[in-house]
Amino acid sequence: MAGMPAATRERIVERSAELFRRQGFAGTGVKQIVAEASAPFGSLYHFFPGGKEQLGEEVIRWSGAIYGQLLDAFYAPGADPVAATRAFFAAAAQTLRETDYADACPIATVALEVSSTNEPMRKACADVFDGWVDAATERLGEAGLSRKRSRALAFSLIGALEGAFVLSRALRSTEPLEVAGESLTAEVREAFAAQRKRARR
Amino acid sequence: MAGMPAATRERIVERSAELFRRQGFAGTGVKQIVAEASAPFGSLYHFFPGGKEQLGEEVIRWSGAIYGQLLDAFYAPGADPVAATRAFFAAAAQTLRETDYADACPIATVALEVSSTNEPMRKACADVFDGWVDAATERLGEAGLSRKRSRALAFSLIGALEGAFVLSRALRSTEPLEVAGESLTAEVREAFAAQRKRARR
DNA sequence: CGTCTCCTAGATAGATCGCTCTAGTAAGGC
DNA sequence: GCCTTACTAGAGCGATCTATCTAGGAGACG
Repeated sequence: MAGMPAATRERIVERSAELFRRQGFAGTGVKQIVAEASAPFGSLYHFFPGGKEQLGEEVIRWSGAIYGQLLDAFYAPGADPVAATRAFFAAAAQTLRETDYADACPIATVALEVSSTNEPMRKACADVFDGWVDAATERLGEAGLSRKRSRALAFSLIGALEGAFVLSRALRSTEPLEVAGESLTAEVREAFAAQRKRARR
Repeated sequence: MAGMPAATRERIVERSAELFRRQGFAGTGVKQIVAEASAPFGSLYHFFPGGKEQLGEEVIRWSGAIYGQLLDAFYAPGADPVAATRAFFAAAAQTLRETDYADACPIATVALEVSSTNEPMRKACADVFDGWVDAATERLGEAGLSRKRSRALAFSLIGALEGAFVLSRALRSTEPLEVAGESLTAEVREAFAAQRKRARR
């Protein structure tokens, strides 16, 4: 164990995450992963004895956690959910433009590939989505919405984001993301307006 | 040419469409396609001299046209867009349940896979999405909305559907689709309400 | 110094990939 | 009958896939 234990392992995970989200799980070979990670081939199976599937599952969970932190940063406690929504979609659109429409959702590409064919990986994707929804529900609840309304709004938010990513990547246009941003910002605003009205009675 | 010209070709396209949407383009082998289509291997390259990519592109456009017809059937001229939206999402949820969460969007899985790696296929997906959005925009315009509002609502509709498909397939739950259905039904209702209010002035 | 553990390094196995090739069959036109 | 065209049928090619295997390098510890 050197001073930098297993930096190779991290490089493999990070590069895999980028490749998987851009070209999918089946479309990415382990040779390509180790080449782009500048890692020896043997190291992949040293760190991931379960092979490509173990790596895939771990990449899903790791990417999901990173993106979850981003979500948390926007919808921070005390922040205005309306402004957060607008900013989040705007940031997603900017990232997409900057990466030539490559870096959208880190797990959606793999999620669609594996949902009907690979149960462990499907489960990993489901756990990530559940985590995002739960976190968003929690934050919206803290901001004043009922539990039921929070959860529905969280699904709307994340669903609209995922769908806009699909369209924006294929169309090479941020219009879907911008429209979704406006639409969801309005939905969040209305949800809180309705809540305030109810509270005033 | 017999009485049934090229039924084999159709079987290849149909089976490919089902396999691609469930396990992706890279995840589906040509051997598996001809096996499941009960087609001779040679026939695939007879009908599709451009190989797997030509087949993929044609499958995308064919699937997109079929699904576009479904969209047209719900948002038929004269139909109430609010009821159509509710019915469309409900039907999508039912199909998903009936197919064990396999048959969602016929092209989204492939779209995410190829958007950054295969320009001809990305273009095919973009053409399909553009067609859906244009058709929905047209129908909403006929129902009374401004062109700008129609287009935005069309993007919202299709985007919300795609995103809910991603979540519902991975979570094996129709909750995302149901939430999206309610959310979009409300958005369509409000768009027409605002339009009527504007017209009354 | 020897030894143990962790990691590197890559050759190679065995299966599968997309695709090409040749041969054969069946129906329509002459 | 014969020839042409359309399609069937599958063997097999080179490349690539995931995964295993053996061997060696480097630091920690006695």
